Amino acid sequence: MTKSTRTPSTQIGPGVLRAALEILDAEGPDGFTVRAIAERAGVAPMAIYNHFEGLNGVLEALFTQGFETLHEAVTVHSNDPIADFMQTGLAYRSFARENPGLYTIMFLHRFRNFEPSIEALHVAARAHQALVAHVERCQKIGLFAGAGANDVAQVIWSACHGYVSLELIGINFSTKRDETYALMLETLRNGFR
Amino acid sequence: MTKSTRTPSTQIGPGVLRAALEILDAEGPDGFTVRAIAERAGVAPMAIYNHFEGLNGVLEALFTQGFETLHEAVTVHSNDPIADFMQTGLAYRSFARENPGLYTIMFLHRFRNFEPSIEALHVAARAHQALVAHVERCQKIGLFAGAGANDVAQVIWSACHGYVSLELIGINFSTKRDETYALMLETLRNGFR
DNA sequence: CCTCCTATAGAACAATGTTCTATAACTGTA
DNA sequence: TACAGTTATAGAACATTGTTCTATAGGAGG
Repeated sequence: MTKSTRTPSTQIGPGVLRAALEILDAEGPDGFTVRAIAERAGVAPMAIYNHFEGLNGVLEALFTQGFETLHEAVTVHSNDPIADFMQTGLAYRSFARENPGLYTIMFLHRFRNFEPSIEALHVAARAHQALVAHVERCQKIGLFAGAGANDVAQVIWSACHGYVSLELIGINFSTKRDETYALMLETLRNGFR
Repeated sequence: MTKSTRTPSTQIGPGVLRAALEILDAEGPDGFTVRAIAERAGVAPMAIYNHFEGLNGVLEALFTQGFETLHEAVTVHSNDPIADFMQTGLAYRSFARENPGLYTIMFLHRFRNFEPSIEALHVAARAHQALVAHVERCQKIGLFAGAGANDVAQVIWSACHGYVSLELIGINFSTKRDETYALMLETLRNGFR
């Protein structure tokens, strides 16, 4: 499987990101090494320094990609804001379960020397804004009254994130996980005055 | 600050754990190295292998200590179950903010090659049981009806964990953090039918 | 005071992120 | 087609990491 021919420039970036994500999905942070990623992508280790700013550059790219993907996942828009709320909650959990590698970078692990840049955090903020917009549409029909949309969105996001993160790291004591998650969404829907 | 005299056996274990926690609180996972811990504790690096099973042994001990401390923190018991519920929620957040190092080991980082043992997970489960007991007391006076106490406790724990974890890792878009957390607790209190 | 236990210093190893160098493979242009 | 510039590659090299091993010496108990 070792390639001796060189890889075209345009394919190195995407290939590295894909390989890094595959490793993270399969092995978690432990397997996430420069040499392993390069081998999986079929490129030289140096490619990670020429095309990204080292491992941190790869992490930055995946962090951003993660919040962009999450943003898309929670972007549903029908004529029923309440149905959209439930749908968005379910989509959030699906995103986390289907993209454990991205979710790990975004929330579940502090990689050595890595801090997301201001730009990356801005992408995260825009994903949050999508939730805020959902809440505002719900508030127009009387739901989630009595609090700012931004704070309501933070509460909802917190609950969803808490549930799926405990699930992903293996500390979840509910036996009926799907039902309990739905119970949480319904509780949030009902709980705001 | 380098000690050339040897440290009494009985003081090595506690000293290593204290030093490890101080480093984790101050520098996060990046500073958590065998040599740094040993230096801070004033012992030889080998002590970490003689008194614990390497770094994983230290992590295991702190993981357990974390859930024991959390268990104590959420153990409040008055004659008012609803007040206890709110108090427990606030205590959970206080624990996380005052013990970021422990919270990191418990929830926010996957340390290399570390998986908590069955016994350690059992300690975590007992902390969860304390929450379940709270919920059961509330259910006796009519709150949190319509769902199993175990699942209700999981929902509440998820929300609290989600909020404080997003807060600790710096992805929290609420400006009034105390108020928003209180809002979340009230929403949970009101939301179950 | 002697003996045993064990904390210590230090070397050593593999694996890690990172940098540097020389070479060779591709790309575009004359 | 042939040449020149770009850049992907291999490989060595370095510091830092977890971990193991060995020899030494400090301290406690008989």
